[in-house]
Amino acid sequence: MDPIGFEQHDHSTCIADGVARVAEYCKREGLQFTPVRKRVLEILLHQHRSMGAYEILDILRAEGLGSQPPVAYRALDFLVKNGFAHKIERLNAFTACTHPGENHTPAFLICRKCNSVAEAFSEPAKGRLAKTAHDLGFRIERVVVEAEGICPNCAEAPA
Amino acid sequence: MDPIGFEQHDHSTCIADGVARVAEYCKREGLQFTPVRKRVLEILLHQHRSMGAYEILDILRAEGLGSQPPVAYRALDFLVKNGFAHKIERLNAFTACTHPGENHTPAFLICRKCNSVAEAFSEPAKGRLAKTAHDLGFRIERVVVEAEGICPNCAEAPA
DNA sequence: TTGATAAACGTCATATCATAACATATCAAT
DNA sequence: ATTGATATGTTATGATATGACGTTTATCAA
Repeated sequence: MDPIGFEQHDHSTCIADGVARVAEYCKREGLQFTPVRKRVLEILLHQHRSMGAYEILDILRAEGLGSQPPVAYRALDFLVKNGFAHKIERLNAFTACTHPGENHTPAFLICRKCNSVAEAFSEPAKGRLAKTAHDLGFRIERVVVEAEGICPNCAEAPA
Repeated sequence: MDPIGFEQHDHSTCIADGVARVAEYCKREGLQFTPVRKRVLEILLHQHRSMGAYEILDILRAEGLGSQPPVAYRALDFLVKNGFAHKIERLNAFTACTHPGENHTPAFLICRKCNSVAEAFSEPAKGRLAKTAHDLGFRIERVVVEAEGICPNCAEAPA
């Protein structure tokens, strides 16, 4: 349950495990984990940072897996809709979910220097925001929490 | 200190007051509250919803105040930088600040049907997120909190 | 008041992000 | 094998945003 951004670790197993977990989940749920969707997830898992759709598309194109924007966006839509990836609104970019399967309200720590992203947990809208919403009669369905700042790696290595 | 979205009220005074308050603030701080900047703020105050840059630009263009995107973006940058407006990342759109001058960490309630936006207060990153950031050595500078859901008006009038 | 400097503006061009629409192919269930 | 749903390939276009550069306007010290 640890947030795992900003640290070194064994990517090869981390990618393989992530893909395997999602593959299993899809099988159970009757979702089609197609080659493009799988490859996009791998690409995202390979980086602990967010990637733009076109950046992903470039890789797909080089591999002959699709050359037009809808290919990337459709795969990303699938991953996001099913909780395998998240969109970082602040960056118009995407990142692999580091806690797939678990039902969670993610919060993100985004480094404004290197754009690396760590996924943390946030309490699902309680406190003041929930109270305000309740008082106004607003029904909250989803909360985006994105914290921008400086990650430990960039703090060490100043410009 | 009330959140004021989703309610009827007297726009003309609300706009005039908002503009006057900002004008005064700019004078005090030596900021140039130019015609374009003022007009963009008025346009935003006129609506209690978020507006895209190009939507604003269309109005400016019709009034002869500028016809190219940078005109709108520069005015919006100024307003956002000084806390007179906010960018809603979720919508790539902008909204007038309803508590200008007050130092605040805004949170937004965004109706996914009508795109109206209410500005609420959120506690500045305490609790679990702050703890996670601290443990990781991440220095938070700014937190975006955007809650998406259904506003009371849209809840009453179902599709 | 004038001259120097910084800030804002007008404009053109282009970069970046995202989706509509529609034809074709593949999959899942009978 | 047929059919209905889901996914893909492709073209085209829409929507959002910025770089660059020359001109104008504001600010302020001399």
